[in-house]
This record gives sequence, structure tokens and C-alpha cells, in this order.
Amino acid sequence: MTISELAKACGVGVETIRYYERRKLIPDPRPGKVGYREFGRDDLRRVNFIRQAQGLGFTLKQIAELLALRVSTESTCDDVRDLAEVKLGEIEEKIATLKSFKRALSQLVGQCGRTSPASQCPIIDALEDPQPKPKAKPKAKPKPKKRVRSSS
Amino acid sequence: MTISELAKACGVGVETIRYYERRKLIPDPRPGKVGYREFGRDDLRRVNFIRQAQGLGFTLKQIAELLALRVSTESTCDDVRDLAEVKLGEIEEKIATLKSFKRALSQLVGQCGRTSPASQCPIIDALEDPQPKPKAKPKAKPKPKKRVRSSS
DNA sequence: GCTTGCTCCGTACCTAGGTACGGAGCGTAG
DNA sequence: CTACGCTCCGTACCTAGGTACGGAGCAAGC
Repeated sequence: MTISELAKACGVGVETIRYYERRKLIPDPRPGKVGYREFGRDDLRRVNFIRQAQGLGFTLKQIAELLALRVSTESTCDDVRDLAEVKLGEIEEKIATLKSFKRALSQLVGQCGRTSPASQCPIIDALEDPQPKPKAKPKAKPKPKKRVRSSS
Repeated sequence: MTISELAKACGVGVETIRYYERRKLIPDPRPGKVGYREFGRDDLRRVNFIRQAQGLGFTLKQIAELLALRVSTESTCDDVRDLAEVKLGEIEEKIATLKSFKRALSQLVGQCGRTSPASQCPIIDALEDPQPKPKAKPKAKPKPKKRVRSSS
């Protein structure tokens, strides 16, 4: 399978595949038969996985982490399990939120035909207020510019 | 509630709120009490909704569509219902995919401790191959550059 | 053996979604 | 009334995730 065949099979552009290679989302040092690289079924599945995960709000960085999860040597097994459980938590949260959305939309569809009862935005109204998470960002990044005016 | 209070309450920057205003994700012509605009509880909920939806892979454009869904005059009610049902379909698809992810990860966690059975990537292995959707992109966009070399 | 269409890799460019200023006005404490 | 901190709006800049070339090499048909 050439790169363009893979791209077509996944419904993406050739350049996108190459981009994923650069980002190490696809196992890079692939043995080329002759001049060109040979892609296989695994790559197809991998790219499809990436596209799906992106559609669910995962970044490529997060996806790389997901892809890296595997049962390796016993020494790191605990780490893997821990990370996997974190990811499981994230996923369950996403599912829960999507279910709220779904409930809200179903309600809206059900209302159709009756005159609308006071509500301005049923989608939002059907959602419980989520606690906004304390925003645990320790600002460890190179962000020295902070727009303060005299900190005396 | 001033803009910075709203921003803090939602865990986003002031500039982000202003960006959402520009994108019409927040009802724009808000009556300012005096010089400054006054934001309310609705805006808080709205911004929280936007952030959640973004985390689930919806674009701001799609979110605007979701927010615009409401039971309006009877004449457009069918349209609203139709769109809502499309959105419901998308949401259910996302839920289904997330459940696959969850199944895969659970399996991985369960495998921890046993030696790994041949599989190279359990996350992907646990997923069924999705049919990649015929890519219904009619290319109606201004994309005249198509890198073809003589189509004869 | 030359043309045509692929491949390679490198670099430049583009869009979405913010993020950061700049310059001005408002408003409350001193 | 002046300082300081907010607000306003406009514009410039930034990152992630692609997308588009350019120049060169391989490969199959004529």
C-alpha cells in the first residue's frame, strides 16, 4: 500500500499522513521495499483511530499518549495502568457530557409542535451547571508577559 | 457581573469572552448599564457550554448551530427538529465511539499484570474498523489549486 | 530512453481559535 | 482631581493542525 492509497482509504490527504509521521503518530522507521515506503493495514487502522479521536476533542498529543498505552514490561505496568485509568476517567466524563447534550436535544425535539414554554435556550437549560474546575494551571510555561501595571 | 468576573468564573481569559462575542456565540447587543457591559448568569452557562462542547470535538461553528436550536415559530419548527435530529445522530455516534475507546482501555487495564498476548496496540485492536465514510466533500470551496499533472 | 505520474523530503503557507497589546474612557479611593 | 485599575475596541501576533508547493528520484508504458 502506497501513501496515497492509504490516504484515500482513510479519507485524508497524503500530506496529512506525512504530518502524522512527523508527529510520530505512525511508526516512522518503516522498511521501504525499494524507493517508496510500504504502508499496511495497521497504519490504516491507526489513522482511522486518530481521526475518530480528534473528532472527540482529543489533541494529537493526547492521541499519541493513547497510542503509546500498551502492556509493556512489568516494571512500567503500574504506570501504564495509572495513565489508562486517567484516560478512562476523561472518556467517561466526555460520555456523561454528551449524554446531557443528548437529553437536552431530545427534549427539544419532543417540544416541537407545542408552543415554546418561556425557555430561551433549551439546550443550555437542560444542562446542569458544571463546576468549572479550579483551573489547575501552574503557569510553568515561558509566559513572562503578564500585563500587570505596577505590582507594588 | 463584569467581563473579567465572567471570565474568571468560567476559567477563561477576558479576551476569549470577547472573541466569543465577535463570533456571535454570546448575545451581542447587551445593554450596558453605564459605560461597561453587564453579563449575567445566562452568559456564564453559555460559556461553560461552549467550553464543554469544544472539548467534545465540536467546532465553534457547530456550537453556534447548537445554540441557535430552539423552538421558534411553527413555520420553522420542522427545520429545527430536523437539524436537532442530525445533531442527535452526531452525538450518538460520538458516544458510541467513546464507548469503544472505553472498552479498549478497560481491557488494557485488565491485562495489566499478565504478560501481553501478542497484541501490539490493544487500544486499536479493541476497536472495530469503522467504515471511513465516502468522504462526501463536493469541493464547493474556493480551491482551484489541485496539483494535478495533465488529466488526459 | 522519454514522458507521466507517482514517491521522497523540506519548507512555506493557511485556517481556527485564541492571546496580547495599544490607546482611550470610566470610576472609585485618596 | 489625580492615580490606578478596570472597561472599551481595534489590530497584531501566536499555536495546532494541516495543506501546498518545489525540486528531485523511481517506475511503467509507449
